[in-house]
Amino acid sequence: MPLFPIGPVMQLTELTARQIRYYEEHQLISPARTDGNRRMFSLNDIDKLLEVKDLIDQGVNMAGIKHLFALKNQEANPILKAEKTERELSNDDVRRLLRKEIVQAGRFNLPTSNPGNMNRFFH
DNA sequence: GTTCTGACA
DNA sequence: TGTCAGCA
Repeated sequence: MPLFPIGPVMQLTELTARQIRYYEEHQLISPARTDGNRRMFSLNDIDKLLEVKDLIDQGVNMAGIKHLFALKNQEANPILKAEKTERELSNDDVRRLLRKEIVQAGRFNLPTSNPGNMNRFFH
């Protein structure tokens, strides 16, 4: 359901074309293409971009956003959710493991002056 | 006029 | 990320 090109999307999301294209490279969105290879964004794409905007504003980098999106998708996917249940992992277990992994790898570029930010993503 | 890819600082 | 080049 392709709606509008990158111009309007830039205004709606307050993101630069550079950022939007970068997020596409990292598969955070998958806008359709016109015959002339122009990107056409769906409502879904714009919704995701707004979420990304929010996280970026809070200091989360690509890796962090990918993790959070993956977590969210897992919650929404019946099959994955079922697999998780089979392993008897609660949502809190998943969050604990994710936080541990991310903290160790230092994949979040949160400012040291504001370390409390991280808790908001996992609490 | 608008968007695209690639590339550099 | 910003920005510039060279196309379409």
